[in-house]
Amino acid sequence: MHAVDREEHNREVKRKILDAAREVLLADGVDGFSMRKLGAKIGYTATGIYHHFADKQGVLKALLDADFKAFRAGLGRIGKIDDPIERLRKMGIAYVEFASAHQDHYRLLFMTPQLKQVDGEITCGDPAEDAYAFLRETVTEALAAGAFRPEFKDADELSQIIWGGVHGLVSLHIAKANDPWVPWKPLKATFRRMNDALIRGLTVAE
Amino acid sequence: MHAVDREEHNREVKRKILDAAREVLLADGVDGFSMRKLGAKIGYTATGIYHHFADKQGVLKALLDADFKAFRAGLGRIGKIDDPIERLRKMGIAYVEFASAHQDHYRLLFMTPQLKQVDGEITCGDPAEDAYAFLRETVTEALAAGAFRPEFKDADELSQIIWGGVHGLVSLHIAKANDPWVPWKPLKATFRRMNDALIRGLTVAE
DNA sequence: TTGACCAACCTAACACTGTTAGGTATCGTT
DNA sequence: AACGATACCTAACAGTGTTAGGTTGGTCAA
Repeated sequence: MHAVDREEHNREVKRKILDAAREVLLADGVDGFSMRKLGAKIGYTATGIYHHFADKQGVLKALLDADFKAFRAGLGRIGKIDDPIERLRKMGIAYVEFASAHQDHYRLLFMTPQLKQVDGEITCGDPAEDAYAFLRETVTEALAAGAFRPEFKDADELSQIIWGGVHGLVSLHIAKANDPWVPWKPLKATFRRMNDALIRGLTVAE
Repeated sequence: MHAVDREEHNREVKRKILDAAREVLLADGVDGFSMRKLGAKIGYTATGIYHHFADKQGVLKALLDADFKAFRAGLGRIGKIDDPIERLRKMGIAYVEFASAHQDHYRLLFMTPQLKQVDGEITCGDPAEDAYAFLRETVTEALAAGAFRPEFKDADELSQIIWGGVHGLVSLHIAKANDPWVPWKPLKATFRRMNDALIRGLTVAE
């Protein structure tokens, strides 16, 4: 009977840890994120956290999973658009919007190697993996509709080209935002024009 | 008279440090790079290095500058191609080749925020800055030749779109190379097709 | 030649980091 | 009421970048 209370409590603590982690990440950035700081934020020592998460990467992975899942859900809403090419265009824009709103999340997710799998949890599928699958699915649909130029036949190749295009501008902005020697144009506007250009170059003129 | 010997010696030591740094970086990656390890490689303690470089970032910046300068020189050789659009295409390919040959360098240069300026040295201009300027220059030339679609008028915007496209695929490959859930297509081939598509989307059909 | 200086290194230490071993107290169950 | 697990703790290890302060030896002016 009261065993459920304990489970309840653990869920609550886990949630509190993730909330604190989000705060620390936002306040101190990826590099300033430490287990001791995280623990202090909820009145724990650093080691206390290890009872709820395997290690530092486990915490971060869980946080990223949770938050990226929201983005993935947002992508789903786009799924209603009929024209797959138009859907791709909108997906790109949503992607950029998510990335620039959660720069530290994005940096950890897509600009840092070796954020290894956390296999303890239920994990219910990596949301990033799922997002790639969603992109690939849309590409496949567009492929079937004959929307792409005839030299493009491979869904993975196309997906990676499109993903690469989106990711490039975003990650450069995140990494090099403060470099004085590049006069950055507004990210979203620039991306929209790049997106259009890339899609135009991939598809057949109608 | 002997003062030059000392200068000579310091230059020599500095060179040895950078050589060792290159080795450590290649062997242990960015994360495994430590001052103590670097010192040990040339029979110094970690602190000994601080007599030749301001701090860890200073060492890395100097190493990156030196090695990236070679790439920049390679870009210069491309400068001979007459058609600016064709030159852009070749520059992209050279960029990808450099990046995939020096992944750790690339990661530090373009995927890591805040590799702050080292202002002590002669620095003779950031080679990365110079590379961007070189790209911009070529774009300006193509712009003047009327090669781009009429809606593209801004050299910085165009430069950033092109740079973003190149950088995207490369950096995704570096960051997510070992992710099992994305069946990576060969980088160089995929890039070539993306490059073509993007250029096609940016330029007027001839 | 001697005295002073200064460059180039060193050791020791500080304040951090992630992580583990092992102790303690509280709580649910029997 | 006694047991045992759970949820936390303290202490410690091995590592990090960096600084303060010492030591040694070569350079240079008197």
